[in-house]
Amino acid sequence: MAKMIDVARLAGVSVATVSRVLAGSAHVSRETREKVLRAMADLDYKPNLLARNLRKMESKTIVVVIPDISNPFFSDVIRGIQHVAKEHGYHVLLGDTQNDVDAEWDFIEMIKERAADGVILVTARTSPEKIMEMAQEVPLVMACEYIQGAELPMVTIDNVISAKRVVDHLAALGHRRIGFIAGPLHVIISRDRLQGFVLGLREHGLEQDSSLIVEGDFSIPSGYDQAVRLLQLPEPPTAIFASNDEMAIGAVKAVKQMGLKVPQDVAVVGFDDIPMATVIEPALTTICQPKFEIGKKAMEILLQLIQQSNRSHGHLKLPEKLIVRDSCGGRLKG
Amino acid sequence: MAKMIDVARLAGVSVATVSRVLAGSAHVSRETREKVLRAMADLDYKPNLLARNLRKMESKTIVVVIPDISNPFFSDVIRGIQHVAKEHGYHVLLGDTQNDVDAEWDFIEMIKERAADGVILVTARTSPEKIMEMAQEVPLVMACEYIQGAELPMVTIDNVISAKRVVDHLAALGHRRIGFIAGPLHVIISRDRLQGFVLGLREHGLEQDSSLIVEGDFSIPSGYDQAVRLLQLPEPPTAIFASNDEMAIGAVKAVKQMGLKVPQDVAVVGFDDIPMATVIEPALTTICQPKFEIGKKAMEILLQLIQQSNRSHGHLKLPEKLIVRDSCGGRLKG
DNA sequence: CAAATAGGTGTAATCGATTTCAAAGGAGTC
DNA sequence: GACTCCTTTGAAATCGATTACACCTATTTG
Repeated sequence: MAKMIDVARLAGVSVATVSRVLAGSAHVSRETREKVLRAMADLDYKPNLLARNLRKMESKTIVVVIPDISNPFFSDVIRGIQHVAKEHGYHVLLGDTQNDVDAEWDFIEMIKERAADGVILVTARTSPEKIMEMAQEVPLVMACEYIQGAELPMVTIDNVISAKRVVDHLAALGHRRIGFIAGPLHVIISRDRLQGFVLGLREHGLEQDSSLIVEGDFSIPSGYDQAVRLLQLPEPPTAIFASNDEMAIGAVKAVKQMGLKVPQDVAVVGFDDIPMATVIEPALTTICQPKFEIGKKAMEILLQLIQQSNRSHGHLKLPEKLIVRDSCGGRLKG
Repeated sequence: MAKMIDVARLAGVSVATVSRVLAGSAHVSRETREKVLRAMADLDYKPNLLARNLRKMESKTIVVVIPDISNPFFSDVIRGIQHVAKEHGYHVLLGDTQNDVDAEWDFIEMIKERAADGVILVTARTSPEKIMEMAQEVPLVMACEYIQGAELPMVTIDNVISAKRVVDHLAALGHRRIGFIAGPLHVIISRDRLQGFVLGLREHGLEQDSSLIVEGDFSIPSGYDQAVRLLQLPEPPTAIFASNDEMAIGAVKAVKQMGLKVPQDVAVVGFDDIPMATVIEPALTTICQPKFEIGKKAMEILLQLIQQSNRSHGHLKLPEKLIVRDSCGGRLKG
């Protein structure tokens, strides 16, 4: 493998000049530049990034920490991140934690070893305090998840408003008793969605029956189980709003299994708009997070952070979209 | 950030000794080792990987090139790769090509820049010749996809045998007219599955009607369209075997839309066993590739390749599994 | 015409680790 | 006591780029 000094010798110049040509910048005469470029081509020269990285003390790599790549929700976020990363010559290291807190921490530590220049957290199992502390020392951006009141860059949607919009929609369709399957309530976005739900009920003057609010764990089976609980109430709801699409899919299964029809007997709404939402029957009405955009934005902010570490960024909220499909009858009736 | 020389000074030894302690190896007295370890702890010393990598001329990083991370099929493969990578101190760089041939090539080139020590291709849009040529120069393993007759390490299942097993199953259930939706036939694994299908027909003495063989592009809509074509034949098949789960899901939709029932009127079988296969109704009978295992094995072979580049590896075929669910009635009848 | 300025280039230091080579010290052997 | 051998340690070279600094030439300016 040819190195810079070989190019320099062949072109009859010094390594400094070769480096200058490589950097594109600075003062190099057209003549010299061409000589050097020809020599590089002749030798099929590729700069050694290991050497460059050491000298510049950067890795041109960022880590994306996600709880589970199998979850389709994250792939679009990653694509958004990679899109911007590529444009700026950055590589993306995959930090799949498999929901393991220690693994999460290991990936963040990589920055201290200079294996990465920054990190995007698309999860937050580690304690908020530790994350906030870490954000002081290394370029760190949170995406999708966030920490309440934290002074670090975060890119999400407004989960409260989004959930409220779902209630608006259901209320407009004439639903008065709406069941809510919350996500695990120790997660902030679950609490936000619950809050938006309650806010919506209040605003539309709908019943606030605490037996209509149940808690799942974001999985399909838990959606199924909790929907069964709701449907077995003495006065079952006419609509079920699940805090993510997986649980909504479970809920649809439960409704069907009890001999009822979606959306005629029970309307179902999800949250996130994963690919499966369009495949199941009926296709799921849901909130679509701008996943790709979130990834892009998070990466853009991270780049700013890497370039000048003092810039202050707060909580950025991107607009979500209500996607009306077939599972709550909105498209048919309205 | 403390560096090695700081540790050395604090411990009253030379950097060589610190490095030896770090490497864990060699001859260092217990006393000295403890002094050094204490100094490292006191200073919260983290070795600078950039420097180490340059000196050792390795990046401890591998690239996984995949056509599209949104495709759930790949996430398990990646998880398998990462599992082994992590055990051996390697990082995994994400090479999502978005089905772009040039991007595929860019990622492979990263090895020449020493940004990665090896590459696992979970796709193969680039020409076979170029890949084989590249495999001479850099550690490269193919997973899931392969090149016929190539002398490079490849980890896949046996697509011919797998497809034949599906026909075995359908024949055992009494089906005589079986429709086949092939994948794009310029892809080798599509041709293999077709070959296995034909082999199965022949072995069981079933009709070989060329109008029963159609070609899709692995997408849900194409599965739908091709299934419609099959069902509109004067003598429609009683079973449809799609070359992947997405197309099978499209086929199920088509069957339902034509007022027929799965599996009573038409049995449907898929291939790959993606997560969605268990969610749709009826749950899909399909071939389950050992995705995680494929990833693990591919990474293990890559590590051997990196450590001693001369070892010769051929085409490794891992066992697949036929997963019988509800979409072909096998579970109910048999 | 001398001085200042700017462009173009080379020399050598530098990034922070690993590793070769040599040497010091101690134990064991005859 | 002289020799070898082994363990432990340090000094210095090394990996391949980037870049601060110095230098030379040519042009502009007062």
